[in-house]
Amino acid sequence: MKLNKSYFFTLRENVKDEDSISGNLLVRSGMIKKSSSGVYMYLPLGFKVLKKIEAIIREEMNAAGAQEVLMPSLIPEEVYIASGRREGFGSSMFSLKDRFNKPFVLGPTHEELFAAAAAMHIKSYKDMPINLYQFQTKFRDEPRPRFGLIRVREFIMKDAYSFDTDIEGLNKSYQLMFDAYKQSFDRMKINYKIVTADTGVMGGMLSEEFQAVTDIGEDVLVLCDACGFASNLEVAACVSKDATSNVPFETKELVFTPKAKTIEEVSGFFGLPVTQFVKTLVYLVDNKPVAVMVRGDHEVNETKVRKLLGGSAIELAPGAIVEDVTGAAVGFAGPIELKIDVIADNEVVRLRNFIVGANQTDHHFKNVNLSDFNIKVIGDVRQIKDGDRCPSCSNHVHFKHGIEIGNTFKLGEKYSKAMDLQYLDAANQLHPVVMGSYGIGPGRCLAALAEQNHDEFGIRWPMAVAPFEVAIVIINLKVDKQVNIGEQLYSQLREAGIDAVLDDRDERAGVKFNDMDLLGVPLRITVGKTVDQDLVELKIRGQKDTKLIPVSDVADQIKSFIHEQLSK
RNA sequence: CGGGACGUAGCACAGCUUGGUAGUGCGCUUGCUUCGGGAGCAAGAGGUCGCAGGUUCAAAUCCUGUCGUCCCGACCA
Repeated sequence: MKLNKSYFFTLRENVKDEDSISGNLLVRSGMIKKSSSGVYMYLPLGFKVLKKIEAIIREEMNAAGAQEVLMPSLIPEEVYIASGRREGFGSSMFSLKDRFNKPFVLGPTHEELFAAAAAMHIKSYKDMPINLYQFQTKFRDEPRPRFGLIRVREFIMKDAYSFDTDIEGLNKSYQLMFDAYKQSFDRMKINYKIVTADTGVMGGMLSEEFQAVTDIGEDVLVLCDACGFASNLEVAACVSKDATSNVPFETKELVFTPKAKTIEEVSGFFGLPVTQFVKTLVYLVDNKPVAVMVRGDHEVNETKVRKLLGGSAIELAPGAIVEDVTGAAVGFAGPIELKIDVIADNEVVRLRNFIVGANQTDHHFKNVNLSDFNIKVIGDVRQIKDGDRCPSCSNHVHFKHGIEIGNTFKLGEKYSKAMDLQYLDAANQLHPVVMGSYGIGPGRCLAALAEQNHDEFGIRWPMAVAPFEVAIVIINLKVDKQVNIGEQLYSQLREAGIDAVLDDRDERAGVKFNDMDLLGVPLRITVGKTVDQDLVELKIRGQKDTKLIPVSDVADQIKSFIHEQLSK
């Protein structure tokens, strides 16, 4: 591409409506632009990077034996009603009606249609395994889009679906996809972790996430450097580290604690560490109130509570319900004589003589012990903390943020049952097909790469996804020899299959250098004064030094450098 | 959905308190000079001040409504 007559522009300043580094860099380098909240235009160079990311994923999917298809975005609402997910997605689905008033939705994910497509082909066990995938636009009406391309309402997703006769087959298909994903992200040079996660609305038995490690991701990753343990915070197990207390039991005592509601206030009132207190929180699990007890310095993990109770929805109870259940103002809930089920965290049952709310406004009980109240369930319901013991070794975990760039699910029979996707086995018996689903967000990969690879000058794309592999910058357009050599190198590199851009714009050198740096082109050939000695300059993005090389050596050196980068 | 902020030229902003000719920097156009890390000088183009009402002789400025964008929270695959 020659820049002079191309659609390409850069901005010198950050824009107001981007809140992330990657969003701003991508907008400033003219690659994307926000169209409305959570909806983006991909401009020529951003689209080019996106296509390179897609190409890598497509190659790996095809190599794993998956077949590409394209499903519609416009889908009759009844398809999601059939699977029971119309309600599950709720208002995060864009919905509309056609001229005959028939309800449609814009697809947020496509398990249902792929199951239907599979059903057209799969009749017998001999028709499996099969894996279908697509690159297609998804629509999700997010409550709060943010971070540039990271949380958006319209985005392209590569989604794949595997169909097998049994769990064993699913495990094999899953492994194939899992390896293809690793291969794809490795080729893009994304710094990522694979973590176990909650299956959420998708359902099924296993979910693993590919999380790009950054400072701004919306997910919190729990990592252990010693053993490589990695988990999403929402499911990270806690191991108990404190020994059970063995101080003598004391008798519980009601204490007047005016104006002390929060744990900090109560702790200050008693002059005791927060670990000696137990918080009691009222949750609604499938609209039924339950009380959850965790130690004062711990936080409740709602996902764990929901799973422990086998519920499908959990939310913190509104104040009115808390007051109704406890008979006291919010902030004084406690387990003693409480009429709803009490769930206690593992750490709580190790305590002796602790302090809890008294279910009486402005009162707490001190010296409370387990014999003073009834516990329905004991389990791991707290959030792991930075510095806690690693669940799989004896070291300590630390937290990082993550951008979910890929996700793999072992779905099982949920959708095949809902969509009547069955096959005949060798004994002529009908069985539901066993499904897996696998998603990658190419736009998130693009954003994550910009987030992970940038400096004060702009983006530093890895070679495999860079908008161009090399930029040829002509310093002075009025010097014929510079123009001629620039043009000559440009065609020579292109003939060699190298993705080169020729910066032949009538701009000052500084402008071109800065633009190429902002855009993040990994290599730069500068054609300037030194052409008199038939020399040009080679510069690697991110390195300070340049080196002079003969014009005749350019193609070979560039070629071998790119080859080296791509094979690393 | 709750709380908060902001909408003025392509971009970033000032002006609003105290109503009276719409401004600055970058970008853009033309000319001259310059030409290896975001040039200088000069002359220009470009804005129904988000939109709709209202108050007023007069509204970017005051009032009401509305739409949009962003932030914090809730939510989230």
